[in-house]
Amino acid sequence: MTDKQRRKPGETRDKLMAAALALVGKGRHFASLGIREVTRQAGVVPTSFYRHFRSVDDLGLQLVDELGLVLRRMMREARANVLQADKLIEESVGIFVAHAQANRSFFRFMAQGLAGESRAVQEEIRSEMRFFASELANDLRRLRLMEHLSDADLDLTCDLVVRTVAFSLTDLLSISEDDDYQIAQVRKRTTRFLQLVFVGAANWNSGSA
Amino acid sequence: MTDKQRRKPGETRDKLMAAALALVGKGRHFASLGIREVTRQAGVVPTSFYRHFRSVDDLGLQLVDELGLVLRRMMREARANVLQADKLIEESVGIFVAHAQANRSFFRFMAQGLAGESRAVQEEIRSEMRFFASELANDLRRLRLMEHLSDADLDLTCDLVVRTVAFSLTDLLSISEDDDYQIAQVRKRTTRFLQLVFVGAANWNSGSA
DNA sequence: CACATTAGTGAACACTTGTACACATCAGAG
DNA sequence: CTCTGATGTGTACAAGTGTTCACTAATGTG
Repeated sequence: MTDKQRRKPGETRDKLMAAALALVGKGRHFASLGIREVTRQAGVVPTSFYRHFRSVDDLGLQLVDELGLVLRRMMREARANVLQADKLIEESVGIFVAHAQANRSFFRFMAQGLAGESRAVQEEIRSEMRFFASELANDLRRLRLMEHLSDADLDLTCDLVVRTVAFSLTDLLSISEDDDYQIAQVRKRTTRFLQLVFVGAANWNSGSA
Repeated sequence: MTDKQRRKPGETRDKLMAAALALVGKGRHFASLGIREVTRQAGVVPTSFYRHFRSVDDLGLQLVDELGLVLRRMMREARANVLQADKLIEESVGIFVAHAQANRSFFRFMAQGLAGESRAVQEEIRSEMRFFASELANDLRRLRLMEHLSDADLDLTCDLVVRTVAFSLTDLLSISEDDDYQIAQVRKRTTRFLQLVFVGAANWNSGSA
């Protein structure tokens, strides 16, 4: 009666996902969310939930898919904006931080999922990170950087880079959204971490391992 | 009536903490634990919980303290067993993996807490990691390693080392407890990560930043 | 020994939770 | 048009939740 008309298909589905994300953004942990809580936040009756998801974990899985899109957008922007090789690290970190700020809830969900209780979500996020690392390796190859490294060693390096950035994510999420000074600190520190890694990669002789 | 006699003081408290840890070890996320659930697992009546903790988060805080002890034990063993400098990394990683396996629930709790919903727990764990990094820096100074680095750069390096190991923790926890092959893989990969970092530190010239 | 304190118990409370069921409305296929 | 399936709503219920209360047994201190 009140407001029954069916809008665009999948609208309620989106509202539910957005609601879960909003709760996570408010500081809640995804693992502690309940169906009723999510539907309440979405302004939908609890029963509607089952029309789109079998459980909260299922919703989580679909959120990871959307997270993948966010990450790909970020990657695209990084590729388009990083021009000179000497500022490569600094600019990439800047873009990462900017995206993390713009999609705080998404990235918080990602950080939570890494040690979350749903094995499936965990594996999906891990897989996204692997993909990211392999794309980074491709880019470095294409830019003719780190050419002295074997494929395996380049993968190793890129994996470490992605992990380092991912960890910085937890730093970023633990500080206030608009504490520009601290944000800049994280950006600087992350940049130095990556420089350290790349100096290591540049001086890596594969025979040593 | 049934079994009222008071045993050693703090016994129920320990049972409650052990129960929470056991649930985490079974794959549950700490943020999703409830008071009744924990007391049930501990074999104690719900009311008893309030004699020792004000909330589940409070219990979490006390758990971090115990986690600190576990970490210090690990550090002591590492200091005692690492003899030759050339095997320093490999042996340290080995000791870390061994402890992580022996105290799986504790370390799982730590990994969860890093992106957990209790700001306080998060900050405590972060503080433990900082302490760990600073102790590592002390050790490296004492061993006359990395003497060309400024204090700030040494801190940077040690911080990155600790983060890298912490991230490996999530790898370790995501694989089966007794999949020896995969465990060895994680150990090898982590070792290489750290070697990469230290090669970077060895070739780091502080003027570049 | 007496006594205040501490640490345990069970019953009760007002809510919240997940899920099932029957029903209403809409979109599109025949 | 009618029929069908998808998507929405309200009601209902049993089970689980956090917390309070009054009560009891053991402990250590004076």
